[in-house]
Amino acid sequence: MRIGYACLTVGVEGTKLRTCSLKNATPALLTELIYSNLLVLDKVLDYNIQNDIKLFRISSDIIPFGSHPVNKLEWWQIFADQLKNLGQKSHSHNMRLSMHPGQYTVLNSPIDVVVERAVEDLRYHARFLDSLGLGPENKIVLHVGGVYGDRLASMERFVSEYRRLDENIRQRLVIENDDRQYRIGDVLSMGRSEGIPVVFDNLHHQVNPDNTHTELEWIEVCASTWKPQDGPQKIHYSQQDPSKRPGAHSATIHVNEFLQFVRNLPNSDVDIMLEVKDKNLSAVKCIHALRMSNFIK
DNA sequence: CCGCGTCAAGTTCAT
DNA sequence: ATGAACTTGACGCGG
Repeated sequence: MRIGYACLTVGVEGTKLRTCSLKNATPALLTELIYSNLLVLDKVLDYNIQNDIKLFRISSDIIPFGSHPVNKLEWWQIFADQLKNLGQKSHSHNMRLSMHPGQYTVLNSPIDVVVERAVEDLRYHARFLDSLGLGPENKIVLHVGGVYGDRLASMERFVSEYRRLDENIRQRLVIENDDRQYRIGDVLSMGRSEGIPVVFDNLHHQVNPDNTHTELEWIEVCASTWKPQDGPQKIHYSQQDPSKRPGAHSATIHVNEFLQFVRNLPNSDVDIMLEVKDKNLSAVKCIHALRMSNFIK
């Protein structure tokens, strides 16, 4: 069981990613920003190693405008050595990396150019993980997208676009339930028919539930979508911020509730990505708590 | 140098 | 039909 956090490392000097506005995005500046961001990633991996954190989501901002036409740099060649070293560092410490395109990457849009941009964005994410030299268990997590007034037709559009993706993308792509449109049963129906691993997100499920099964039953069904080459099942775990809208992540993870969740899991060979405001701080806290309870070595 | 408006992007929902 | 919300910290301008 690995525990991890997403994108940002709080309280650690020299780990802020840099970016720029579109109008300033010259090749020279982009080159400098990428160089700087790869140094940041190296620092973050070092921090993770020192703290026994073996699961980490790399921010999509690691390469500024990574899938935008303004960025024509062949960064995967320019920085090939650094990228390969970063991947080796991750691999040698049994770390698992992932990426997660945001809400604007919509593969199932009825608008062609939106789909084209989504495919470009997936190409960028896959290329980044490929350039690290990491295997297909280092995943790209994607939401299904919009409903457009016709859920079934929109799911079919997702499937037909998925089938057209490059093989290196399909090897890494996994899909997740969201808190508004696609519930876990919807996602699983596509995951099972197409052989796409499914990430169960507990808070999205709480906010947007499919009550035809219990949470634990859904987690078990999701487990069956992870094939050996995909690595252990991944799930997203977060807790509700009581002062914010439904679905908003809490400031920190409350350990007792987390331990209760882990104790109930049907299978302990699961990697858990925490989605929480205090990021690595909660990851350290949860790893410590799991160790005290002998869930991990 | 500080603080605040703006930011590349798509969908949904409220007005 | 238009625009805010989603989500977010960092950029970048104005004072």
